[in-house]
This record gives sequence, structure tokens and C-alpha cells, in this order.
Amino acid sequence: MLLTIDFSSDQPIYMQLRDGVVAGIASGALKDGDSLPSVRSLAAEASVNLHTVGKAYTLLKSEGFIDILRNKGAVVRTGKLKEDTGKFFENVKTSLQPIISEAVTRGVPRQSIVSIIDELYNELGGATL
Amino acid sequence: MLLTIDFSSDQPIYMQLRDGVVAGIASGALKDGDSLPSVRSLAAEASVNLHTVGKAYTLLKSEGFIDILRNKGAVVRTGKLKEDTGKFFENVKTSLQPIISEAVTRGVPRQSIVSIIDELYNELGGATL
Amino acid sequence: MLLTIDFSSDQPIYMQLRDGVVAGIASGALKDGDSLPSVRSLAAEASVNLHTVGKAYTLLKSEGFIDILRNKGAVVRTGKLKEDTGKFFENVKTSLQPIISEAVTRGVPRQSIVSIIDELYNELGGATL
Amino acid sequence: MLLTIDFSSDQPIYMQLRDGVVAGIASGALKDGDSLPSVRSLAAEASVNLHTVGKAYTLLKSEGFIDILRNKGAVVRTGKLKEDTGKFFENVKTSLQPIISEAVTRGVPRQSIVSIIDELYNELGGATL
DNA sequence: GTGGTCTAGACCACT
DNA sequence: GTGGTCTAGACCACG
Repeated sequence: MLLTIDFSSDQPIYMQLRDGVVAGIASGALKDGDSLPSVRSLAAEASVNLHTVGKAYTLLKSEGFIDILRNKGAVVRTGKLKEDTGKFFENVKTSLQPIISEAVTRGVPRQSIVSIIDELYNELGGATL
Repeated sequence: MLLTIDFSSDQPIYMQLRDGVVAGIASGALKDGDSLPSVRSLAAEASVNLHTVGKAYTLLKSEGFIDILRNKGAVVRTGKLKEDTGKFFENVKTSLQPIISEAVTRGVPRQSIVSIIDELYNELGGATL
Repeated sequence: MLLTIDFSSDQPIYMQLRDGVVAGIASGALKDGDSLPSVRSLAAEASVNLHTVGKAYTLLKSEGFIDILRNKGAVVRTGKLKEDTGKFFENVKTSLQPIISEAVTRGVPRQSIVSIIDELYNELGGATL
Repeated sequence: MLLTIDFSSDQPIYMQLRDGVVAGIASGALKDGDSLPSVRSLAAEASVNLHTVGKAYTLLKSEGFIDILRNKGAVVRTGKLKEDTGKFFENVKTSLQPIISEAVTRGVPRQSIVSIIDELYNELGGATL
């Protein structure tokens, strides 16, 4: 199971769930058309509130990662991400900015950061071209 | 002026201030020994409460980026970062993980992310080795 | 009740609260996993502002004595103290230095100070080896 | 020179000066009847404000460590400490309490603390009986 | 109901 | 004039 919730994290639980699903899609563990666990079962499994899982699913739907089908639950739906890639790049840059600032301040060379990127790409089995 | 607060951001104001100072150090705009504005003047300048600035300064102090001198205000103090670099790398990986997951899901190649890293390193004038 | 705030002390209230929690852990009154009162209830109990309690909790969290769980409040979390013990020893020495200086000046023998140490260890039920 | 002021310490400068003089007396560097530097010269030497040194001297006088003689400046006067030793012991215990609490919580044995006491007594050349 | 954030205004110690 | 502390009251995200 790829679900590991850190209840003491400052990252909201529903965000951790969302990230977990996205990571599952990225790694290939979840493919287009696959069903996600029901809100109820995922909530039980992760020991979180029903509403929290619901919030994660709603977010994933609004981002275009999944469809929520009446009586069929949530299914993975790649290839129709709502946000365009241009906006994604903006967000990435905004997210990365403080990290790189701190890296530079600490004297951490660019290569060290790139190595972490590579590591993550490899773990996810993504192409490393 | 390195101060640009986004009041509609989900990022707390004190965190934006903190990031701004770190970015200033990284870019060389703030050098070791340089004085930061007093909490009152920075608060006025940024149109925020002085306690919010105070919180940012306290955080920067606890991270080792600045010293706070009695009646002299805050001064940049590089080279005595409290957190060790090993822990920093862990944090970087944790922060990057969801970004890379989403990138892979969107089919964004590793090289595109690395380009953003390069861009940020260049903007900050950091070594690109 | 482990709460005794001295409002006329030169020691800040939030520091007294912090010390009280640490003392509670040391004495065994607070064990790993135990819940701390909510900031609101503790504030009411101690007749202080909730922000003051919040500051104490934030400090305890940053030192690694407690975790703060969403919607569950603070719980004691021993065994993951952030600061390393080496640094703790440095701080102890710095704190003790003026006390010992004054003791020597007053002709107070080493043994008298050690007796106080013993007394405190015994009160806390700590091993006296 | 035994004067080393840490301007970034949270300990007030006048207190650091006071502690320095007490340490000097404890170590034997300052003996009964010895003159302290004038406020002016000490202020210059330590790069602090005249008032700050004055405050330290006033405190030392009120504690009975020194006399302030008209036109003769400050002279060390041991043997007539104002505060009685009983009260000193109380203060010691109060100061030590949080330190020992934290030591117990960290699992630091009594002996480690006592070693630091010994170390300090030895550095000051005090009797170690 | 929980803590997190922000604002506001006050007082204080230090220099 | 500087930051540190405390109080007060408000709003918000989370679960």
C-alpha cells in the first residue's frame, strides 16, 4: 500500500492523500481507467475521516486526475488534466524558488539538486531523458 | 526592492518575508553583516503588522540566517546555519516529491524541470557547476 | 496540578509553561503519547492568553518535545529531541558558569551544589547513578 | 582580558559584564580591594555604552560584590555579600530546576551534570572538596 | 473544537 | 528606537 499519512506533518491530510494518488499514477501503479478505493474503504484503511478522503477526491477531480462516476466511484483519468502545462511550469518555478534560494545560501551546488530530481524520476520509473 | 507580498497567497505572510530574505542572501543583495530593516519600518513598508515581521525575523534567527542584536536590529549572518545540510536534503526531497510526481503524470520530461532549476540558479547568480 | 505561573517572575510566561511541560515529562507525570490540554483550556486554567500558551507549544514542538496533531492538539513525543545532546551540554555549561562563579565567590563548596543536583534528580525520580 | 561580550546573546550585556566581574573574583583574578576599570575605560574596551557599564556596576554594588567610592571608582569588596546564602541556594535551585528536567528527559545521567560542575570549579581554581 | 495566522495596541527592558 | 512579551479579538483551514 502506498498510503502513508504523517499526522504530525504540516501538510494537510487531504493533500497527502492527493499527492499519494498522483504519485501512484506517476509510478504506473494506477493506470488510466483504474478504480480508486471507495471513500469509505480508503478512510478506514488510512484511519482518516470520510470527509477528508472526499476532499482529496474532489480536489483530484477538479485537477482532472480522476473522474467521479455515479455509483462507480472514482476512476483514474489521465490525459485530460484541467490545468494547462504552462501554468504548471509557473507553479513549479514558484515552488522551487525558495528551495533554490536556500540551496544557494547553503552553498549547495546545482548538481546536488539535480541529483535529487534524477532520484525521484528514477523511483517513479519515469523516463530520464 | 525585494519585498513583494502576495496577500492572496496561501503561503503565510511571515513565510513570504522569510523567503524574501533568504532569496536576498542567495542573490547577493544581502551580504554577511548587512542590516535588515527594523520590524517597524519593514512592517510599514510592506503594509503588514509588526508582529508578522517579528515572526519572520524570529524564524530566520532560529534557522541561523540572521542575528538579532539588542537595539541594533537584525543583521545577516551567513555561515552558521543551524540546520545541518543532511536534513536540508531530506526536506528538499520531500518538497520535490509531489512536484516530480505531477510532472511525470503530465509527461513533463526531467530536462524541463532541470531547466527551471538552472534558470533559478542563474537568476540568483549562483554557481552553475 | 503542574501549573504554577509566577506573573512577577522575570522568566517569560511562555517559558514557564514550556519548563512546566518538560518537568512533567521528566517526572513521569507526562508520558509519551499523552495529550496536553488544548491551548484554550490551558490558557483559561492558567489565566493567560491563548497566544501565550500557543507560543509555548510552538517552542516545545520546535524542540521536539511534542507533536502537534491537526484537530487533536498536542501530544508528548519523547525520543525525538531535535537538538543534539552535545549542544545541550554546551548550553548547560553556559548556564551553570555564572552560578558556579557566584558559588565560589561566596565560598559555597562544590558539594553543596551537587547536593542540589541530587535533590532535583530525586524529586524527578530520575536515576541517580 | 576576561571580557568577552556576546552581542547576539539573549543575556543582556550589563548582565554579561556583571557575570564577568563575578567570575573574575571567583577565579582570583580580582581580589578584595582591587580596583575595577573606570566606567569610561571599560565601556571603551568592551565597545559598549557608558550606561551599560554603569548599570552593571550598580548591580554589583547592590549585590555587595563591590563598593563604589567617590573619586576612586569601583573596588572589589568580598565578604559582605548582601544576599544571604539561604536565598542564594533557593535561586540556585530555581535556576537548576529546568536544566535538570531537560537532562532527565534526555536521559542524561546525574554524573554528566556533576562533571560539568567539577569542570567549572576546576577552571575557577575553586576548592573541589 | 483544534491550532495557525493576522491585526492591534500596550508595556517593558535594553542601549 | 530596538525587539520581546502579553493581551485581545478576529478569521480561517482542517477534520
